[in-house]
Amino acid sequence: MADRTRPATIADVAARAGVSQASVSRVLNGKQNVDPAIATRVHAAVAALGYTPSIAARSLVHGRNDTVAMVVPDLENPLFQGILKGLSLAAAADGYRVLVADTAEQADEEPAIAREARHRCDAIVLCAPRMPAPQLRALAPLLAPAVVVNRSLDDPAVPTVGVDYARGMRDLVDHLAGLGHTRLVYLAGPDASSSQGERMRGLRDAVTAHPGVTVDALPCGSRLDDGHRAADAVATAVRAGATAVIAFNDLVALGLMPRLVELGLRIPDDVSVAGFDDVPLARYATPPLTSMSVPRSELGAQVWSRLRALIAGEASEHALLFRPRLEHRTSTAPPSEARRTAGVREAAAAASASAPATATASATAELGVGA
Amino acid sequence: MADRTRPATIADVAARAGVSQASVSRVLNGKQNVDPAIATRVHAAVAALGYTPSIAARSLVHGRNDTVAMVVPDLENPLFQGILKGLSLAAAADGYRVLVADTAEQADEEPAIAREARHRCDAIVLCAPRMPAPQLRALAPLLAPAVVVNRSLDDPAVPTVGVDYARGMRDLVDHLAGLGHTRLVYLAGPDASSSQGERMRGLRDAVTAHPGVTVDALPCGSRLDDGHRAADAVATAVRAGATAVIAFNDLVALGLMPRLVELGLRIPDDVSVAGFDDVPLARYATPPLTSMSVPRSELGAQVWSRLRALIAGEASEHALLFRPRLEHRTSTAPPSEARRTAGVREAAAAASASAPATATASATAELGVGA
DNA sequence: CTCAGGTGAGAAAGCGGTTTCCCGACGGTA
DNA sequence: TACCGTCGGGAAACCGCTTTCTCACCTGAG
Repeated sequence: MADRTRPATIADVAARAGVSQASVSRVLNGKQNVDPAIATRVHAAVAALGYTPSIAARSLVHGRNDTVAMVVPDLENPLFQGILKGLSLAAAADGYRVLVADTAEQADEEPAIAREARHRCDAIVLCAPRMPAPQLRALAPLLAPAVVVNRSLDDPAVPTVGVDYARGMRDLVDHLAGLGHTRLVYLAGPDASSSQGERMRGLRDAVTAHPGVTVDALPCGSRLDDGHRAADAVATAVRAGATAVIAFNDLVALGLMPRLVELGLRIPDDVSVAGFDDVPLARYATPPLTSMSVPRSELGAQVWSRLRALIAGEASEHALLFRPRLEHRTSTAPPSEARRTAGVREAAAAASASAPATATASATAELGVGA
Repeated sequence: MADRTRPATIADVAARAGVSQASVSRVLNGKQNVDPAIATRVHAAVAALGYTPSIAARSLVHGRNDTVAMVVPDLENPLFQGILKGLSLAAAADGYRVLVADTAEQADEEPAIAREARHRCDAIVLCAPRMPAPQLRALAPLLAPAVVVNRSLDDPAVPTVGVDYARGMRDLVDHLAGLGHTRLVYLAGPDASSSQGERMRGLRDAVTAHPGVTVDALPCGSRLDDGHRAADAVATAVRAGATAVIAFNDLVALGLMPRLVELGLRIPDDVSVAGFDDVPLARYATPPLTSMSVPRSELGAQVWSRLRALIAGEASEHALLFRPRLEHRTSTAPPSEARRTAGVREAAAAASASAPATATASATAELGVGA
């Protein structure tokens, strides 16, 4: 019977089996040939004592504990959840577990939290860290083995995995332009988010590629209520001639749409709306939301693949960037002819027509290049 | 400068400071008075070497590693995410981190995963385990210190924290009955989910309390697409006289609603829809979804409070059950007079009228008691 | 029959900390 | 001045395991 007071140690097993600790260890780890008779006695003792090797002791001698850390700005973000799930499952298949640390969007806490978490584990993944680039560049190598998600970083020791937001934005604008939209509104994410910068870059590229198209960036955020709050500004822009909205992500779009409808706008008749990430709910929104699909779980799996290589001491793989895939649903459609011509007319009289939008003008960025 | 090849150990620090390891340990842990001069030298050496105590070594000697495990059936479930976030934040405030393990809804894998995860940590929280009650009852004590979420268990050593689903369902039915609904449909969750059983119990109680009200249970599931797939059966039931639907959770409701609309039903005019959990998106659904609110983060915080007490060796607190709170939004409203009388008429002719619904009859449970 | 080579098991040395134990020094009191 | 109690720091034990080292024994070849 197992001793209930104190868990059995390898010494107990050795004593009971009448062999040395070394033999017990050898039997349990199968590292070396052992007399079958000894093996049998050891196994019997293990079973009788309910012995399980101490993880701590094993960690101490091995110098690793088969655990990796994942640091995220917000555990409630569907993107990070998907990555966490993918990572967790992939790592589990190799006998690793993952430790999570939520920084609650506190960029300045990140370094300390990351170091502490890394110190407990064999490796770490920094998920969309919010800290400034120089700080990240300085910190990342100290954390190795490490993988960074959704931030660019040209450190050969620290591979990155991410989403090509710029490309995704270009593709999304292509889609909207292809439908005939020329005046777009972009609801921008948090400044601290690096992917926000990437999206802006993509938008600029797209605007350059489509001479007739302009994009107005409105400050917004990354959450449902941010989108909801932005609806009035969007409605104003729409009345000023905009025919399509690109939201920072799906959450913003999903928060935005119902309010737009409340304000009397029809989607997509009066205004097309597109999101980013393709969260599971996007297809069930009203109307179903056009979005750029991001392979969340796959992202997590790829992170693990890199982490594992790093832990094994292999050279880090090349940076990986997933190209988002357009999921065209009914929230985007060609602008109605009436609105289209109206838009063109208003655009022509830009200076005066944009006056109503100046409520948000201070933070509004005009991305058009063909001014 | 820190030695880049091998992290500094306490021996290195001691040597550099010209003191014993014991003194270094004492300085660093402040357990005992030490000569300020020694403390200064130690701190200098620590800084110079970039020394950080090994977590593994410390764990070995202390017999704990300041980490707790959380085992969940599905990391993508918003409820579990909320709990994880709450737990993670609360635990972090006490210097603890949390390790996650996703069982991917494999009930039979749970015991092994739980034991393994527990073995790496100081304590464990089993989140809505899917395993059968007898198995859980046998396993839980072996895992102590442990806290179980969303499962009842009368083991004094293993506190539980959960949601009073039965009560929530009662309250929800009260709400619908108060609006004038008498024929309800319930979209049931997975059989393995214990909270599904609780919900059913609540429904039975409610039906008993409201003699005029009946509830038809349709098998469904717990995810968006489960709700979506169930729409046809719901529409059939509605045509047969039902005027309100209670979904297993918000995800199901959110998947259901757009499809109902596609099928030509208006919400809430033709049918009221209610969910459970009050996920953030519920308020932004079309129409905004009436739901029973569950304090996800608070749940996680309470779990931590119990876990911490257990780890400290204190007696376990009493089981805690949160009573869900009704969030009345526009997806539920009084049935239209026409439909109401129609419902009554059809109910009277129940035997023949329910014939169209027999497509799902095999798995349909009639909860009405006043037959 | 003897000896080199090989094999398997026990003893012991870590892994990197914490904590106990012990002793020397110091301060206070008689 | 002598003695005792207190305090602080060093040596060493210990946490529980893995792994090296060592040695006894067994086998096969000369």
